[in-house]
Amino acid sequence: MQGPILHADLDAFYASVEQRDDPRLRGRPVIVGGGVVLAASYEAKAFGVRTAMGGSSARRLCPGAIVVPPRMSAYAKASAAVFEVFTDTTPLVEGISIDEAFLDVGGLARIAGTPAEIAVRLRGQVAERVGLPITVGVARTKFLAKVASAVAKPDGLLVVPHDGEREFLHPLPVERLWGVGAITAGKLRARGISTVGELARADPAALDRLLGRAAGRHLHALSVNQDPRRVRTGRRRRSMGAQRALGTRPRSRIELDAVLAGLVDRLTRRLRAARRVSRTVVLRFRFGDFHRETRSRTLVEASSRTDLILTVARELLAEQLPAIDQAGLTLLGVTLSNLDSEDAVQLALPLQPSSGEGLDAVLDGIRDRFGSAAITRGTLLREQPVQSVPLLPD
DNA sequence: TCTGGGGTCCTAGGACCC
DNA sequence: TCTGGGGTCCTAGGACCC
Repeated sequence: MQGPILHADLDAFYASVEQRDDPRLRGRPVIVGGGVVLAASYEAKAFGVRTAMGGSSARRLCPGAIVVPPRMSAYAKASAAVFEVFTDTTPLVEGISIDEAFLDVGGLARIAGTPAEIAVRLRGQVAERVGLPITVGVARTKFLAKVASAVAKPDGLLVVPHDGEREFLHPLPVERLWGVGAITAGKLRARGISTVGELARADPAALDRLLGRAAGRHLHALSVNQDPRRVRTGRRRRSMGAQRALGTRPRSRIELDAVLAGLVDRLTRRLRAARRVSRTVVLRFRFGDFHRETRSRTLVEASSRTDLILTVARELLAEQLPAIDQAGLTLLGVTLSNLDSEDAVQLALPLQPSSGEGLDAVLDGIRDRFGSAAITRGTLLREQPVQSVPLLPD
C-alpha cells in the first residue's frame, strides 16, 4: 500500500533565495535573470511577470522590479539544504527538479503523526533551517499531491481528503493535468473537453487516436483518478546537456567551432565528475527562422573523453554547415545520452551451451571479483555477431 | 516578447537479426 | 526462394516540465 504522498515545492525558488540573502529585496518585486525571466518573486508576479518571459516585456509590465543576475551556486546550496530536510523526514524522497520533490510518508503514521502533521513540521523545518517558503500538497497519489501544492501556492498547505478526491479533481481545467501543455490542451478543447471531468467521460479509444497511445491512456487514467506511480528513489540521470544561444548575428566557422568545443568541454567535465560515460552524442540546432533540428551519432563504446566526443560533435556540425550558411544559427546545443556508469565492466566468459549451471558459475565469479553489489545489469552475449538478452532486471 | 538552459518520455520508420 | 512473426537498436522529431 503506497502513500500518502507529499509534494513539496519551493515558492519562486531563485527569487526567494535572493530575497532571503538581501533584506532590501524583501517585499519588493524581484526578477532573476537578464534576457529572460528565470524566476519572479510573487510581488513581481502580481504585475503579470512570468517565468520564461522576455526581459524587456517583463520590465514593461513591472517597471519597479529589481533585476538581479542568477547565482546558480547559491541555489544549488539552498536546494541541498532543503533536500536534507526532506530526507530527515523520510528516506522515500524522489527529487523532480532543483526545487521540487515527492515524499512517501506511508508507514510513518505511528512515529511521526498524520500526513498533515508531517507536512506542517516539514514547512516549519524548511523555514527555520533554510529560511525559504515552501508549499506542500498532501494526497493519496502523486498527481493529486502535485495539483494540491499548485492550488495551495504560495506558502501554503493543502490536504486532499480521500472522500473528496473526485470533487477536487473534476472541476479542474485540463491544463492542470501533468503532461497537458498548450498543444494537447488545444486538441482537447477543440473536441469540447476543457475540464478533467469532461476528459474522464471521453471515449478512451478516441483519446488514443487524438493524443497517441501512451499519452491518451495516461491522461485518461489521471482523469478518472487512477495514478499508480510510486515514489521512486535513486533515479539516475539519463542524459546531460549544455547549450548556448547565439543571437541573430552571423557567426564564423571558427566562432562556431569554439562554441562547440566549449560546450563539449563543459559537458565531459561534468560527465567525468559524475563518473559516467556516454555513448550517444546529440547536436541541437536552432536556425535563423527558429525552427529546430537534431542530429545524433552513437559510438561503438561509451566514453567521457573530450577529444573523442568533440571529434564526433565536429562531424555532426560539419554536416550541417550548408544549412547553417543558408539560414543562420541562433542556438547550438550538445546532449550526451545513453549514459552508463564509468566503471561498468563487461566480462566475456565462456559458457557451456544451454547450461543454467554455467550461468550461475559466471555470476558467482563476478561476485567474487567485484562484490555482490557490482551486478546492476547483466547482458548475456552469444558468440559474435553479438545478440544480447536481458539477464537480470535493472 | 523576437525567444534561456536543463531535463524527461514517447513515437515512428528503417536497418538488421533470428 | 519467398513469407511471416517477433525483436533490438539507431535516428529524428514532438511534447512537456521546471
